[in-house]
Amino acid sequence: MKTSAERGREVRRKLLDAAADLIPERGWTAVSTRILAERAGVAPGLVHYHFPSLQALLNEAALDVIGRVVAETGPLLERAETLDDGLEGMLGALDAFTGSDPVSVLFTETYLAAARDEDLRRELTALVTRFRRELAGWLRARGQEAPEETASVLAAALDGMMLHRPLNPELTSAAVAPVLRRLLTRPGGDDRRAGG
Amino acid sequence: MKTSAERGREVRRKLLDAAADLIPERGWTAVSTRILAERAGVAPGLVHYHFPSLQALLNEAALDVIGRVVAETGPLLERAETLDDGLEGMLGALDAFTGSDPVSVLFTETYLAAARDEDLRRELTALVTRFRRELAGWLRARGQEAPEETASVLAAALDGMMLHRPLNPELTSAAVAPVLRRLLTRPGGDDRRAGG
DNA sequence: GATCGACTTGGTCAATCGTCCAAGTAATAG
DNA sequence: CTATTACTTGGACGATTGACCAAGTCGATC
Repeated sequence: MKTSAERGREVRRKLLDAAADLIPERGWTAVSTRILAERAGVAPGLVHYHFPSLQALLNEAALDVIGRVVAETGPLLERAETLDDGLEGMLGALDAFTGSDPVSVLFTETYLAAARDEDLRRELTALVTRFRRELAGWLRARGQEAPEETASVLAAALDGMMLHRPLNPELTSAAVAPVLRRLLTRPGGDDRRAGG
Repeated sequence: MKTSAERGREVRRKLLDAAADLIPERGWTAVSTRILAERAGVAPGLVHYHFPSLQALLNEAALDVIGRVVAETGPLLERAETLDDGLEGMLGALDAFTGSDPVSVLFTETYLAAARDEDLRRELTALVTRFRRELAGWLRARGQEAPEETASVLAAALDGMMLHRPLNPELTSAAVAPVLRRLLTRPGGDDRRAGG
């Protein structure tokens, strides 16, 4: 038999999970309390018991998912020895995101919602900054020229690819890998393959 | 004295302009017929007289704006002699888009809406494909290696920058220009400045 | 067994939603 | 002057919205 508190946490979690499904499915501003409760399999009134507002629920759900993806990237990078290996690894991870899958769309929906919600923007900026810093540190440790600027461009390019993929069948990892590899260079080095 | 037809076209135009304002402002799914009519300064019933549905109005408004931006890019590229000059020009044009301005947000909102509307997706794909082809043709004419793939990555990177700019103050044209310039190379050439 | 507090239920509230339409205006064609 | 046509008005329709709440359930504590 579960305690009330345990069941409460479970309901909270179910609502957050349902939100993570529904935001990509219907769009941020089209997720309603009732649809949310129905998807989570709980009563409608629970939304405003566990969360101060619908917006607060959506913010927490989105930041949860994005935070999890960011947290997974660090270890993935550390496993790679060279710049080329790291790029390979990131593109491999990107293959899981077709641009139409829920996580890709959730990312973009959250970027947009952040333009209209100051709290969300502040927390999202913190997550994106952490990702960029990790990437820049990894690049610098491997001799990459202008690591901060390269990390900024690389992070933007990866999200841009998620945005374009559903509209551009040519945008496969295999096709873009040779192009993105040109971004990776070492100071003074003339070779375009910096990872060797 | 204006004819009925002239006034009708004017109302249609006012509705499309109001939609182009409101989609970025409130989000695609949060634009309502009444808000739209109020912003356009016309009666609510006119929305469904001039358009079959609210969605059709939003689609047309968004594709109008995006089509206009795409149409402006061709001439801008043609003016540039070298690869470096062209990149410079594109980054200059990108400076008009802070990522928070209405046009930037409208782009992203439309990408997302296209994931949920087949008609919109088809027409948006056509526009993006045209932009990519123009860019690829321009790159090829100036000796760029793998022009199609480079154009795909460049187009995605530019949209990605629009997405990241509000969250990343370091993402200025000046900071990213040297990094993006690495993307431009000629076959067999070892120099990273291909435009000279 | 009584009391407490956390959690849940099912519903109300005013406001807004997309769509549709009957009636009205006014410029044009016969 | 009389249709005819295009455009406009203001409101009606049922459905849905975010927020809120009184009443009820139930395990934990004394």
